[in-house]
Amino acid sequence: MDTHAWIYLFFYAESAMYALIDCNSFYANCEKLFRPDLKDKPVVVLSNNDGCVVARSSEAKLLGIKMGVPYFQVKDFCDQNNVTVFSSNYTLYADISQRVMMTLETLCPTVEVYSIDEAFLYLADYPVAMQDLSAYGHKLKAIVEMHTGIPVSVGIGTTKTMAKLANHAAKKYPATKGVCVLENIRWIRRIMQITDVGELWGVGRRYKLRLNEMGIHTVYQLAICEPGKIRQHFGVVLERTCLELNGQSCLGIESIAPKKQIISSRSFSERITDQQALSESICAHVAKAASKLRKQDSVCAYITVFAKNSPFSKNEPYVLISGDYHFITPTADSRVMVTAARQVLKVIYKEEVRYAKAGVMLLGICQHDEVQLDLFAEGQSNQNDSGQEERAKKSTNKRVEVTAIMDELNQKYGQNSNQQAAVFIASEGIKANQSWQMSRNMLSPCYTTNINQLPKVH
DNA sequence: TCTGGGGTCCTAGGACCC
DNA sequence: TCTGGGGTCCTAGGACCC
Repeated sequence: MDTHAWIYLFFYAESAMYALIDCNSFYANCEKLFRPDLKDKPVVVLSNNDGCVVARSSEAKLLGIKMGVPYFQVKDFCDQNNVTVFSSNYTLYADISQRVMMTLETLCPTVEVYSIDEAFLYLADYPVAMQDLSAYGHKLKAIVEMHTGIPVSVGIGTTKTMAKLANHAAKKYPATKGVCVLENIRWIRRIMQITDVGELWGVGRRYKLRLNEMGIHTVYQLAICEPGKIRQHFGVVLERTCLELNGQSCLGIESIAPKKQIISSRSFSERITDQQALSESICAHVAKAASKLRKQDSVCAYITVFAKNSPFSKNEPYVLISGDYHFITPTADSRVMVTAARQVLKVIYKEEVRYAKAGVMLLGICQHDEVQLDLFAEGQSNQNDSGQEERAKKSTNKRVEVTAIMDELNQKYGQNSNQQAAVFIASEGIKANQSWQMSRNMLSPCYTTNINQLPKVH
């Protein structure tokens, strides 16, 4: 047997430690927080448009409801088994997530929020934690649960990949009581041997198939592979995974960086066959994406507009239309971007397609103060003759002011009950009149973020 | 009838430059 | 007979993640 790999472990084991805290069945448990009557009952949460199951409580998992199944396939089953079903309420989940993350920040100086329900902690520069990792792990779990009511699992290991593996074990094996520390070599080997390689962070469906073909089925078998060989077959990403399994840290704690691409897209609740309706939805996506763009102080160099029919339909061919618009000067002005998007749509639009989804992508994103100016464009110069320069400056400033005021008003007044912003661009249309808007028929109240929807105690 | 949405990173290949 | 070599930038596509 090839044992070269284990040498790393001894070298690196003491130098670094990462913890991964992962909320259990996060969306489902957020819903349960405010519904004590659902304690110990099965709950599932659906994706937008009530399309697929995206979260299941532990009871729902036991019933055998699979992650990602289309809701219509399990609807009857849910009815028969008294499963409570919710549309996703992202406003609620985001607020609860923030509470979890804030609690973690009081327990460790270095926290990386990895997703809405997960965070990595870097323990190496926190001596208190390093003294007794298991005790610290249990403390993390207890305090987060006490402060937020959300149950979590804790995994601790020498690298991020090991922390992920530990977390997986903490979730899967009740004997761990939700906290697993991968410190002891024999224990590490044991966990690796009983974990399918497809469960590992960084191994998706494709890689699992190819690894299996090579005779690699468990995490352990991957860990003892020659990293160079893995690189040859799969590239550097999986090579890093392999190294991380041997205690050699390749992935550090990352700080929050501005997004390099911003997407806004959504399926319609019903098919659209009319260009006007499609245009309104596209314009709304542009406005939403542009507002995200401004929030991170960025501008974008080009925008992609796309729309498509359903890829699942059996009696119509799959149609995807898409087109780009390149801005001469990168921009974050919703009105400029809406005009561009409408122009693109006119060019790419195809008649007689039953559109099921549309959206936009913003690309070529950079910070607004790093913009490459266009020598000949108006409204941005800094070396023209003074009169022109003044006019140009005024025009630019006005644009910035208008969007800033729109953002401020929308921030202050929020959305009405139809999810329409307080101030919006006319070409977005009136949402109340748009029958194709996302359907969310089983939405819970925004218990923590809307004054009119606070839970009541009787 | 009914199948989510939003991201990241890496790689290969083409265009272009000197 | 014999048609370079090295570099950058951009893009599309493929893989992964939650």
